[in-house]
Amino acid sequence: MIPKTAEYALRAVVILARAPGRPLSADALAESTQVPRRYAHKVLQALVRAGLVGSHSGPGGGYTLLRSPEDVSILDVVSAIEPIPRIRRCPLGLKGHTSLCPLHRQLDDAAAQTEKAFAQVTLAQLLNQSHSVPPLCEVK
Amino acid sequence: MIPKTAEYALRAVVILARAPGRPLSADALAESTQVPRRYAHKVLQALVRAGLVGSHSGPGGGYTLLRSPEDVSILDVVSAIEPIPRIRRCPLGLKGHTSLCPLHRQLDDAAAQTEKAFAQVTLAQLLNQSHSVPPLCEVK
DNA sequence: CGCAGGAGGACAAAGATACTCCTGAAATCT
DNA sequence: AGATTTCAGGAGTATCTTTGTCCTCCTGCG
Repeated sequence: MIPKTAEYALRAVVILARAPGRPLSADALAESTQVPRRYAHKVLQALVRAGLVGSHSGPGGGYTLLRSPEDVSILDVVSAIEPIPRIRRCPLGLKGHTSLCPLHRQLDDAAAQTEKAFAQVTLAQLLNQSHSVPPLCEVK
Repeated sequence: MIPKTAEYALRAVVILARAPGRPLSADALAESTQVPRRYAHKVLQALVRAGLVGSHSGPGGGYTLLRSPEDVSILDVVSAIEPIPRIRRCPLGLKGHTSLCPLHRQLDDAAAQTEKAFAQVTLAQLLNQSHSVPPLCEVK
């Protein structure tokens, strides 16, 4: 559904949101998110480029969430990694009306729907639902 | 969003639905759906295995839609190629509650949403919307 | 200064997906 | 039967994503 990389990014950001202020190293994040060590680096770098998280070298350094959890939606994170592909023109390249044909309209509507669903959920909301199950299933 | 192969399958099935009774060859379908010739064949074979379309060799043969357009949903076609991946257990493999954590609950909800959207639209509906734009954008 | 903990970038291997080619088999027509 | 049309299936290629390895550079601390 969404690329693995986006999943990984979401996990990382959730973990970061739970450790406000305190920087977490890529290796630490890789462990708690169960993402392959070196791949975690890559994912985090993408998040840095997108301006969602900040990085700092040296002892005591690591990654931190730059924006407040209320201001970060699932869509923000997913889009930072890879935007949800929308269908704007006819993929067949057929010239025609400005609007999509029924098939591609449906496909794009589905994309729009998930985009909207992702835009409506913030990190803060994910954390606040902890009364049921904590953010990343870490229940013994 | 959905794999390219699924897109191709949808195009093929739409074209087939517009040519009731009359079999269409893989090459003909490849052309009108703008799918690479050889690859179209592979996609069609998958649809045959799924029982959605039937095939017939020899001159005048080709592929035909087996079920009536009212009985085939977008989901049927997509699932024949590759089912929409649902999240049933915690992907981290962490043992815990029976329910998903908030993050994965959201992700799976989105999947469920598109699954539902795809299940509600039939081929017949796509064809009937032709008053606006014909099924595959073929407007000059 | 020098060291250790950290990020960052350049490859390369493994896997999945998309695509091609080649050869065989079935059905139809003459 | 033989030729032609069209499906069936497997092997091979290309490309992308995911993952792994190595080396460099930055930064805080003693």
